[in-house]
Amino acid sequence: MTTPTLEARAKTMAEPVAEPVADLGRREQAKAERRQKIMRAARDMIRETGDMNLSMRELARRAEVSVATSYNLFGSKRAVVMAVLEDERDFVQKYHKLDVANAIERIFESYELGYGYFVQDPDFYRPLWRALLTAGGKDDDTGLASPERQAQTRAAWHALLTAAQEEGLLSPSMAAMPMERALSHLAGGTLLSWAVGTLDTEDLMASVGLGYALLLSAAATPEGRGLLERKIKAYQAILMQNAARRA
Amino acid sequence: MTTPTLEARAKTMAEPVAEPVADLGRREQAKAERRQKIMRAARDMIRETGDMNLSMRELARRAEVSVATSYNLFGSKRAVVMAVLEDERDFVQKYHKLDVANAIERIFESYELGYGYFVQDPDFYRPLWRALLTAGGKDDDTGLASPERQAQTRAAWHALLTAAQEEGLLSPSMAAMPMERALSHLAGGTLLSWAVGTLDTEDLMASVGLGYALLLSAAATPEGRGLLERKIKAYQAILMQNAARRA
DNA sequence: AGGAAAATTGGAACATGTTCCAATTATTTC
DNA sequence: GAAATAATTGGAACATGTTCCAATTTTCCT
Repeated sequence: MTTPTLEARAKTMAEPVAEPVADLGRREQAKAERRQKIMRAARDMIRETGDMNLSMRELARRAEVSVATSYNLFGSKRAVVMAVLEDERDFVQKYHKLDVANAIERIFESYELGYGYFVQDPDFYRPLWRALLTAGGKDDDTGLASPERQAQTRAAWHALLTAAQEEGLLSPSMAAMPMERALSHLAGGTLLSWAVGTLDTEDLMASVGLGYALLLSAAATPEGRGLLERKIKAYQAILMQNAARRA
Repeated sequence: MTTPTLEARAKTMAEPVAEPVADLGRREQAKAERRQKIMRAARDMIRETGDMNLSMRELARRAEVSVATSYNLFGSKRAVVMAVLEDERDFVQKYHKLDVANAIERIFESYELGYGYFVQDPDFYRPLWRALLTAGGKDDDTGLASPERQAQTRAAWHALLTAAQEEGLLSPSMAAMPMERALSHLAGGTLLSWAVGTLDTEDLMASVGLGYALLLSAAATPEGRGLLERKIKAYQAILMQNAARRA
């Protein structure tokens, strides 16, 4: 068949993106360039218009590509937006450079690192997340992250939590899995609330922080609890202060 | 003007729905009947096909109404789905019949009452929530609930929390507002996770419960904490058990 | 170089949410 | 009962995500 079918598209999408930049051959290289052009165009359009007017036709025009090409290379609008999101964040590198006192500090540094991107550039990331929610799709796959990415995140959380247990900051009787999920749901809910505009950007960071601290505090050893209580007070103060200023 | 404009539609939508069923005049009565027909059709279609194939054209056909009428009476697809959701739940009545030992128990009874609907009929409510997310809209208004409804919910939460404080179960030093939001974000995130399929129905109830218990526990007095620890253990046991069965 | 394989392209086409309109019908008002 | 008013209706129309196709271009292989 001379025409790329759905299967072919899926295969294309499944290929690892961050391949060694070696001898990909002109074909793959051209594909990568087109991918970049599309992502760049999407990025620019979001920055300019705040996600409205981000139509696939206009996107193709700006990227100087045909509409079909966007679908060949990404598969859906959602996938394009997601690619933009992941491309913007050099999270993993910075994550490994974190050097903190204990496991709990590491937890907080991690989320502050991640959410820092959003807070520092809300006019870009808010529409992006909104688009991700809206463009949500029919079938299964692209939830809010690929299965691998999800497993990866989960593993990282697991490591952080068990480390905190080994350091005697979290009680060993707390099962990691439910705590993991509670943290993840809280973060997701807060992000959603922010994305749709219910939560102000200035409150985003402290809201997640407070939630994390509260959840962890319930599972902390006396030692860990002291540390977390301080955080709770601090985040709470920030939130109250913001609320007072707005009122 | 003989044609209903956007303003007219908005006004129509803003009218209180649960008016005393008195002498509305034939006109209003006919409108109410059409509204019912549309909602009933939507309900049936969701039950039959699980939210796929819920197109406005098909909906109009099944409700024996014109497409334009659906927009006259509801304003958007999202609003139709939301109306179906709120109509299904006689929450408020049951809520006021709750009679429980203390404020914390009341909190848990409340959410179990609310989420009970979803757990008991997931094949209906899951697609419904998915539709609500997907059909998400361009402009402002219909977030996940109307402003009034949101304020109402918030007030209810506030009452529950301050009651718990007065009963000496929650520490008075905990500000109600941030706790309110943390609880709400956790619930929202958990619901989202369930709606998109990441969280199994059998885990939904216990996940929310555990999250609530953890959050509240961090702000509890020693007295309240004992109560909450028991809940934490119970919910955790349920979740671990479910996980074990699945593995 | 020359044929095979892989992608891109422009455009048509489809489904869907939504809006708009002119004609019609039903209800209220006097 | 007649004029005024409100709502519904069928259908056209628009924007958008997505798919499909036939023709063309580019790259790869030998």
